[in-house]
Amino acid sequence: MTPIDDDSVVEPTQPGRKRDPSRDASILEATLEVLAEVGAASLTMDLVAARAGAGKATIYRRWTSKTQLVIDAVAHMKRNQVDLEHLPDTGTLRGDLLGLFKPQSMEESERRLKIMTGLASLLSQDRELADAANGAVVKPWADAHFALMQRAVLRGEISASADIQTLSQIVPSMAAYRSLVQRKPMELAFLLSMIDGVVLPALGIHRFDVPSVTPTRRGAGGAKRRPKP
Amino acid sequence: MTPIDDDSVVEPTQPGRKRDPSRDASILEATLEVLAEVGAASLTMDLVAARAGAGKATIYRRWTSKTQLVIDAVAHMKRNQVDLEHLPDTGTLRGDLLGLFKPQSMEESERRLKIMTGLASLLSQDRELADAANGAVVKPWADAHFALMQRAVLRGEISASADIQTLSQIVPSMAAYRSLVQRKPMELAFLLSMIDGVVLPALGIHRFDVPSVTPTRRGAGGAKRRPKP
DNA sequence: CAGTTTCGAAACTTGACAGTTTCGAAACTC
DNA sequence: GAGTTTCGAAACTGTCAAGTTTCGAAACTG
Repeated sequence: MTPIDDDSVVEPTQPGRKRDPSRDASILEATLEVLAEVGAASLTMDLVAARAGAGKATIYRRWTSKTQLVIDAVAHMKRNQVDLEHLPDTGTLRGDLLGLFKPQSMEESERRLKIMTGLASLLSQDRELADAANGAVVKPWADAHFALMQRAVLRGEISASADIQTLSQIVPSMAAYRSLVQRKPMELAFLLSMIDGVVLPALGIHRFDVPSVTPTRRGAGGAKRRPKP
Repeated sequence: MTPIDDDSVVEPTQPGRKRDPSRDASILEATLEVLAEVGAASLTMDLVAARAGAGKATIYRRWTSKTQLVIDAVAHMKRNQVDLEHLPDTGTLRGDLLGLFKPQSMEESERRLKIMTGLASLLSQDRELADAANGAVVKPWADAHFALMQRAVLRGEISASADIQTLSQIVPSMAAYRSLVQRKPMELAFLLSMIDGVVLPALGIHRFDVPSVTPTRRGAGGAKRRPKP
């Protein structure tokens, strides 16, 4: 949060109309929408104002600059996050990792990644913004993976010597890179090749059932079937 | 390459001063320098012209727009690339992967990643540019990893059933993400945690010597020393 | 009610920069 | 040498959008 630091402290009641808190939410929400649609480069304050049904003066009364607004908007989306409380619990790590991706969670991730992609143009300008994006999109996702892996360790499913810290970042980071540079959307095939081709093997899990997923030999992009000839 | 398509074909000799081919190189080189220093967002044609010791007219005689110039510059840096011909050959995959990073290759990668980071602002605008960046920075690196892994398969060091296609992309992509979003430079510690914590374990290699690398217990962000207890 | 602040809307100011054009000098063809 | 194209430098044009100001109406305080 970095709104214009108003009179929040010691204040003997001020005259005049009060600020409408609903405007804050509208503006932040509009910012995220525009961000996802046209990207930060083409995001103009007029566009945001129009979308929020607000005047530019109202925006500049709360944020000092476009960059600050965007940073705040990105941080704002950290809410509605993956609940570290109720993570999937299917009994196997593979099931858990895939379970993270079932319901609306899929399109929510897609949305976040889209916003991050649009953010690209500002990432190189502000370290602060880059941190916010990382913290809002990749970090919580990695945290979830970390928690799931930790549980798998306790359960005895995987070795305690595995480098869980590093491995938990693979899927989120690769997904972000993929979205950012390669411009490909979230796809199950990608997830599967990451989980089955990288994460699980690295954790020492080489045999796993593939229940109810694409009966036609998954095309993870090169996983050979036959071992040494 | 997308210079203004001049009279290259059927041409009966033209009058007038000839184009100085050395200007092309100067301009492209200057573009890359500026790109690495201030990023594409703050890259102006005047800046490039000044750096190259050229006039803007000279630039616009060869490229139609800033974007085209940048795309060409990025493609231009594909030269001086990792030679797929003479890759390191140390006898072990780990040695080979690390060997890719010894000499000036380290700072060259650093430079490329810096350029890519600066490029971020345009990545979201042009798919073409994003492809060029991916092709110039990440792709060749991944190709090298792929070749090294393939050799390890033939040598019998790793199983042929491993998803080499996916695994060869891990290090380059993660390095790019790291540089792009987290703004951290290339570091040996990062490489080690990727190779020892992810890639090699995923290939089924769990025990490896750590010869002549940081006698003081490497702090690779979590790679534990002892394998399964 | 008098005074103050907020609101949305719209007009305005300003700086930055992509792309053009102009200029005088050099380099080339015939 | 006449005509043409290139060169670097610098002046010029045009657009776009960030940020500011103004306005009339609403909302609040005392």
